[in-house]
Amino acid sequence: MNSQLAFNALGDPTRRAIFEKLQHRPMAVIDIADGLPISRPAVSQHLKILKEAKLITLKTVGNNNIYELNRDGIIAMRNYLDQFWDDALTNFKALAEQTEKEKK
Amino acid sequence: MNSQLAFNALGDPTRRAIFEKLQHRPMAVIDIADGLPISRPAVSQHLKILKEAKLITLKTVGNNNIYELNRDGIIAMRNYLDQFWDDALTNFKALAEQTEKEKK
DNA sequence: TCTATTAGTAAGTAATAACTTACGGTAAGT
DNA sequence: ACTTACCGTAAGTTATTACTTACTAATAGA
Repeated sequence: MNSQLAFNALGDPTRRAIFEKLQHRPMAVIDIADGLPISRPAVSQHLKILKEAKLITLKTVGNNNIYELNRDGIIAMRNYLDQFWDDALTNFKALAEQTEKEKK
Repeated sequence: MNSQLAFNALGDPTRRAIFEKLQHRPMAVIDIADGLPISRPAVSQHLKILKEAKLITLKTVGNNNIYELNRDGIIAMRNYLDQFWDDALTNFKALAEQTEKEKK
């Protein structure tokens, strides 16, 4: 429904990079940070935002926090875009018919 | 394919507001700006970003620049998310099989 | 032709967001 | 118990980006 947070979250290139890393497999924070040009705490901050946007989830195993993709958030965004375009089409069609009438 | 610009563009709440305004009907800049809490030039700047992201197009009619949604950009984002999740599933399945093998 | 309307760009400022370092807390291993 | 490894949060700084005002250009209409 409210995919506002998700769009905000994926608006940042670094968060998209993290998101795409998790596409390969669930990962601990330290592994996510590895290779990225920013510090581990910065990664943690990004993860928090992605989590709040319901794009990822977290499970704790020992003292590793394993993050993985969350289907719900991804599907929500997809649905938003689908619905968005559907509604737009409906509106445009109604608009076309109305201006057609006004010609007469 | 490259929906990077699109995700950046829709990362901003104001641009999403503009985007959703255009869902109702194509609109001139002045109409888009009307009701928004920012100046018209600011709106122009946002429109430029949305246009470069291929989320909207523009046609000039006399003095008016009429902006409207661009299906291509919207579909591109949708496809990205679809493909993204598909690939994730494939990866996770392969991963599960591999760790299954390693148990033996 | 003169004026009003529409809109994009430039330059500088204000607001926001991303980052770093420092710290504390918990779990695992010796 | 002590040390090491992993991680999140806080506070402050830096960098980005969103915004305003001022300007210019083009079309429409009187």
